[in-house]
Amino acid sequence: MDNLAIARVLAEIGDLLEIKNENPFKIRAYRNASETIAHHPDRVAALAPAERLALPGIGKDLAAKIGELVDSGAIAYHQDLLQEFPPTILDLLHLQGVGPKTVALLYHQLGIRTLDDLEAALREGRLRGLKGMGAKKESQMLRALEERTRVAGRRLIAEAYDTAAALVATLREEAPGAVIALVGSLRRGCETCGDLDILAAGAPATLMEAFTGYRQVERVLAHGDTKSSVRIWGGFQADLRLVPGPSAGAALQYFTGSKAHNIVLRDRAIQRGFKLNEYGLYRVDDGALVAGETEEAIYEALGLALVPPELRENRGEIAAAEARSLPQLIVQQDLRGDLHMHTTATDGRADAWAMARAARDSGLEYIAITDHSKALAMANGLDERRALAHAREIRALDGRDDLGGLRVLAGIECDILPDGRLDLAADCLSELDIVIASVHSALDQDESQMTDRLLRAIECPWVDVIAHPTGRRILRREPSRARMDVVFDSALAHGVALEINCQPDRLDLDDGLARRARDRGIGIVIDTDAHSPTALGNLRWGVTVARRAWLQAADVLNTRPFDSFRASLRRNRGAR
DNA sequence: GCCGTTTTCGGCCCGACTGTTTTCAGTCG
Repeated sequence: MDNLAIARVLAEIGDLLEIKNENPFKIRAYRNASETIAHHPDRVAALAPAERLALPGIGKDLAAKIGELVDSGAIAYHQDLLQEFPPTILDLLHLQGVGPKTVALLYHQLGIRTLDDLEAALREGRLRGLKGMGAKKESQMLRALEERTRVAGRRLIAEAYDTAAALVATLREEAPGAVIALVGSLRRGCETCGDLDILAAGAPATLMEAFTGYRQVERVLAHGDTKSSVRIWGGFQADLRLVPGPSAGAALQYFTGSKAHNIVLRDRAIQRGFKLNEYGLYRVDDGALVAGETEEAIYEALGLALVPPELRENRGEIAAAEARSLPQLIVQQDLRGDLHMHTTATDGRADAWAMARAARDSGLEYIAITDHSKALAMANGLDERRALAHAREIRALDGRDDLGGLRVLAGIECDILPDGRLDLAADCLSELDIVIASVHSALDQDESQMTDRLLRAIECPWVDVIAHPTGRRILRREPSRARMDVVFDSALAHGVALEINCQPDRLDLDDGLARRARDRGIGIVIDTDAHSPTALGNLRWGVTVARRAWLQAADVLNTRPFDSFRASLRRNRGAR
């Protein structure tokens, strides 16, 4: 049982308890535990009971319930709740504007248990007369039902960012003197995003009209003096909050989150005799303002160094900020090379020269061209003969004047076949400058097959890097079932580096795995896997993952100067 | 249900907007 499966059951218990109108703090306990487990780097199912008990927010009771779930596949308490409420009732809870109280009311008064039930009841006017149900509520629910499928779920950060950046640019034109910033999960650099949170500090009240009147707005969901929500064409919800200029820092902090980070911070404020909200940090005694204009001042007043937004997840950053031991996070300018990209030789859109030129123009000092191998027939993958001929052409680009002296390595992205063999012969791989190996097929292998497959690839002496190690596609495909802790051990022993792939729907390794790999001492590379010159711009998303993984420049091999990077490759270290 | 530099009991983060209300409950972030 993987962490997400455990987390889902605990979250479901939380939802059901909420419908049941249970103690809100008990509900929070289940949700906290769910979050903790979803983000835990190790398989919680494989932990000893005492180790589970040591996890934050997991006490005797929850540890026992998790044990029950892992051992028997179910939690009796959960099953009992599902006797009381049908599981389909949870779909209702996720409708916009419908919360636990409404769900309970609908269920108890009208026996509504599914979305279809609700729609039928609405159309028959059966909600009228229920407490708190008026005409507007009725049409709000009907609209939520219609929109449910279209706007359901989350979106990739890259997609959200473009939409948000355009909106922010428009608002800045409206209020040039104000602080206008993206906040929320986008500012923290989360891989997906549910809505676009925007903050304006010190802006005139007319900015709100500019926001609700933005040309891309499909519908205004809420419209107040300090807070409004709109639906953007294409399905995003955007929220704008207006605060006074002197509250800029407090509001930035508050709305950036995460919720877990903020709860800890506010608790810390209370312990020190303060109160923290989106307007400032106040002394409880006399209500005096202590800090508010900058985030840094707020953290300082709480005895903390400023925590970078990407780390605000309550995963150890508070303790590090207190000890003044926060990492100096990597920035995009630290990267000197990109070791994974494709050309027209296989499924890329541009030839090697054009990719090299674009890389040079973006400021890189070196690249590796790594087209696909023959197993990827669909992509016109290279066999040994073509791979070596391609390599000769690529090497002819190395250091050329019209490429500004860019160093160009001839490599390959070699498929790892289902049995773990490499797709190309060793005497071909040995001729290349760099080999990255990756899995593109048979992604549904079981745990032992996929683990053995990766181990066997790592044992091949000519493999330098494993690309997109888990094979996940965000929002579309789960990570492979490989036991990553075992894969990490082997990668470390053999000197193989692991990739953070920058394609916005891969971001693989993810932040949690990348952090753990680094902690083990494994070399990390950040690569675009670009199939076109513009895709080289995706480097920023990989850097974002690296920052969320607490990585510093020194942890990432392609921040090194070319000669040093090259010497760090497994084939050049005599590590085989 | 968790947790402890005041604690093993009694706390647990905070505020805005909407709709249906005549002072507030529900929802959301």
